[in-house]
Amino acid sequence: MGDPTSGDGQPPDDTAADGPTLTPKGEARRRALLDGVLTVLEAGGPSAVTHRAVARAAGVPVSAATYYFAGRDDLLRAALRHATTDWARSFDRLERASLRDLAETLVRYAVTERGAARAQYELLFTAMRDESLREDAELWYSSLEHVLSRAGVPPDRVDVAALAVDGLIVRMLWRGEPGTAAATERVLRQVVGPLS
Amino acid sequence: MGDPTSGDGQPPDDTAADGPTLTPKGEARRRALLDGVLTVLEAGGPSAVTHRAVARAAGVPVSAATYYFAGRDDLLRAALRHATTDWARSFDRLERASLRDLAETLVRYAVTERGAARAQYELLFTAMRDESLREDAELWYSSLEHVLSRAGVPPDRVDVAALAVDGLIVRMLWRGEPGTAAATERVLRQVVGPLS
DNA sequence: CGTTTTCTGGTACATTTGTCCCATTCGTGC
DNA sequence: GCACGAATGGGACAAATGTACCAGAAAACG
Repeated sequence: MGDPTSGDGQPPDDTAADGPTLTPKGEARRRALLDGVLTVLEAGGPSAVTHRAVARAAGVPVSAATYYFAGRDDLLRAALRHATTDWARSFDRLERASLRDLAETLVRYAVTERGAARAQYELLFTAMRDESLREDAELWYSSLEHVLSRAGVPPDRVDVAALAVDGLIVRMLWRGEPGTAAATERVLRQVVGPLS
Repeated sequence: MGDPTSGDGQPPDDTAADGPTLTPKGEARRRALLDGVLTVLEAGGPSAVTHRAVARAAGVPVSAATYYFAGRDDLLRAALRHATTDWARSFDRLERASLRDLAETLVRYAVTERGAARAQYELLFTAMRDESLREDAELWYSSLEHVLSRAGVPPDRVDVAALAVDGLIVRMLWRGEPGTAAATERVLRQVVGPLS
């Protein structure tokens, strides 16, 4: 630790949060690793997420995984954060959302990209056990509530509607059904209640 | 395979389904192992479910795990089946259910025994990837729909209500809230819709 | 009683895993 | 050009894992 005769193999800084300040180009590799986690998760479940499997999926050597992420925990942590913020952003992008827009996004999320969505939900469940991931998970749920309220759901119904949409997502992940935006919108209208 | 000079160490038969025909007393050990899976799952997540950890949690030697279950897969399979049928039964026991009864069961399920319930849901998600577990998972969801319909939810609303209750359960698992039967019943009434 | 089957618990071993280490290459400043 | 830190990739190794084996205890059954 006090003898830097040569490169000591440690990602320079990257303290905590969201600062990509110190990785100009290898940031792509980081992202590839994170996507690799989802790929592996999708194919083999949580217990298949190993340094080696993730590295193989990302097409990088094993040591890259330990270079960018201190340990398996950091890897999973970062993958959850990556996946949830990604999707939360895509919800937030629906500024003045209609139920139709929301339905389209849901179908894209839970049917078209089913594998990734399943993986994210699996991570979400994992986060139940880890207090330090609570925050990221809440982000997901709160952005769901926000998009519903922007879609015209009255305030005193938003949380109940969010429950139902969450359940709807889980069902879509299970059965791939409803599989079209039109059908999803129909269910959404039932779910959201008399008003809209 | 053709030289039984002594005991060959294999659980006699137990073909498929639910026949405890061949294990008079060591059945308790089987159950202990299955509970051990939930315990480990609760504490350390799916990737912590190893033969050794489960055996330690159940207070039995490692070889017992391999004696009663051919491999890790069978162990997980059986644990899911065990957990879901257990809870499905407890729903089915509510013959002429009121929403209040259902609320009480939900609170007992998702708050009091939160750890076990989380573990079961984690297994449920695992089952998404394994076609052969589909059946057991469907049992869970269909018994949820049945109890709702017995509670007076009109037929054309049952599936939407089931969605919402599923979402409600997930939220209870996350936040431990609503945490009382009364509060849960109130949410249920909103969720189930105008009729009841 | 004896015998046969179920069950026990300890051990052994090949494989996979996380993680560290180091020599080499790449990229960007002077 | 050169030098220096960031990034790479391959190898090594201790620890943990799945699983098989086997000698003996317990129980079931005649």
